[in-house]
Amino acid sequence: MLELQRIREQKDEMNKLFEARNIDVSKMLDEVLEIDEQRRKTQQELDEVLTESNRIAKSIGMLFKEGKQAEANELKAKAPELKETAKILKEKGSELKEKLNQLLYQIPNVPNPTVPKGKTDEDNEVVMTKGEIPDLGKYNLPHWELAKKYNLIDFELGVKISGAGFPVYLGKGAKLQRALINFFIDEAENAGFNEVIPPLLVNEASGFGTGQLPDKEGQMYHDATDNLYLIPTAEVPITNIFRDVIVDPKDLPIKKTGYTPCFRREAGSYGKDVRGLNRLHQFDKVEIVQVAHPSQSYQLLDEMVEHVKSLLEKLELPYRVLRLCGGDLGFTSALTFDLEVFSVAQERWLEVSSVSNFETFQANRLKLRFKENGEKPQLAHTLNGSALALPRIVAALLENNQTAEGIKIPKALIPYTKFDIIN
RNA sequence: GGAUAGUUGGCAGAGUGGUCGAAUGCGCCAGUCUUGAAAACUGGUUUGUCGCAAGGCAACGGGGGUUCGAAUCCCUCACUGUCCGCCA
Repeated sequence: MLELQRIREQKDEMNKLFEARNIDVSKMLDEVLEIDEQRRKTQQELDEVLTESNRIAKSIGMLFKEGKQAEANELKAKAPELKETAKILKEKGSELKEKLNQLLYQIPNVPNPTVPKGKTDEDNEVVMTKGEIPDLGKYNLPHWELAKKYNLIDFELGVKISGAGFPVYLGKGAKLQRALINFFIDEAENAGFNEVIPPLLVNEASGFGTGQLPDKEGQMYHDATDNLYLIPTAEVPITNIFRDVIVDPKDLPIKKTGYTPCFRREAGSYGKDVRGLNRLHQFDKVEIVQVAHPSQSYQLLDEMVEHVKSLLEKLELPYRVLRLCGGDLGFTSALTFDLEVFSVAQERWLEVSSVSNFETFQANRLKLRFKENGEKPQLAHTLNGSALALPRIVAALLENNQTAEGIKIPKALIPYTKFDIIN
C-alpha cells in the first residue's frame, strides 16, 4: 500500500513513473487526495467537538467533587447535542477512511525509475545471458519423458492421489529434490541468511501483510473451517515475522531464508505452460527475505541477484537475467529481476527466480518500521527472492544433462545427492 | 472437544468509573563521573493523527453499548495461557 504522505508530496513524479506500468492512476491519486482532504477536515471538526465534551466532562467531575450538584446537572444537559454531532462526524470519518483504503488497495507500487516501459513479458529487458546451451544431439527428450524413463516423477500417480499439478517424486527423483533443497539452504546460509522453518498455513492478517489479500484471494488455497490460507510462497510467513514490529536499525539488514512447499491454485493456466514440471499446484522453494534500511535496499537487491546467479552457475545451467518491464512487474514490487534457465529440450526459457525490492509498499501494510536515535519511526524496505524454486530447475537439469549413459549430476550437487548419474 | 484465566507502552508488569496516555522494573538514548569502558547518579524515552506553532484529538486485543465521563462496567468477536480429554 502506498504511503499517503508520499502521494501528497510527489503525485506528479509518481504519475510519471506509473507510465512504465502502462497504467494511468492519476485520477485515482487525485481522488485519494480529495477524500483524504475531506477526511482530515471531518477529523478536525470532530476533534473540536470532542475537545468541548472532554472539557464538560472534566468540569462535571470537579463540580460533583465540590458538591455543586445543580451546576453539574446544568452542564450535563449540554452533552447530548455534542454527542450526537460527534457520532455523525465519527461515522462520516470512518466512511471516508474506508473509501480511502479501498482506493489505496487498488494502486500498485510505484516502479523504480529504471523499470523499462512495456506491456508484456516480451518487453522485459535482458540484462545478461550466461552459460553455454548444450547441443544434445539425439538425446533430446523433454523432462516429463525423462522423468518417466528413469522413474523419477510420477505425474499420473499424483493425479490419482490429489489431482493434476501434484507430482509424486520417486527414488532418485525424490533424492534430487532433497539434495537441491539442502544445497540452496546451505548456500543461503553462507551468504548470511538465517534459516527459519515457518508455518505453512497463515491467517488473514498475514495474507494482507504481504499483499496476497485482498486482490489475489483466488490464488491461494483456503481452509474455510479455520480461516487459514496455504502459503503460496515462504515470503508470506517469513515477511510477516516483522508485522507490527519496530526493529533496531543496528540489526539491519535482517536476512532470513527458508525452505517451504508452496501451494498455488493457478486458476486460469493452461497449455504448454502447465506441461510436466512447468507449473504446479504444489512445489518446493527456498526463499530469501531481507528487511533493509531504505538507503541500502537497492545495493542489497543487486547482492541477492548475484547470489541467485551464483547458484545457477554452480548448477552449470545456462541462464539469463531480466529486468521486468512495467507491465510484467508485480503489483507490490518497485523493481524485479527475473532469472530464467534455458530448458534445451523444450527450447524455452523457464523462470526460476524472481528477486524484488518492495521498498515501503509491504512495510506500510505490515507496519514494519525502524527507529533511528530519537527520531520518529520510519518504514523499512522489504526484499525477497527465490533461491530457488525447484521444479523448473529439475526440468532443466534433467533435460540439459542427458547423455547416452544417463543424466549427469552437476559437481556442486553430488555431495548432496551422493550419486553422480541417474541411469 | 470440555473447564478456566488472560490480552495494557520495545519487553515485563501495576492499575476496577473522573486529574490515567497510564505506577514500577528492565531495556534504550543523552549527560555527569572516568584516560576509555563498566558501575553509580541525573534527565529523557508509547504510537498515530491534525497544526507554522502553542496545542488538540485518538488508541489499554477488534467491534458495539451503558455513562456527563470507560483501561476500569455490559455485549460480541478474535487470539493466547493453563488444566482435562484425544493424539503424532
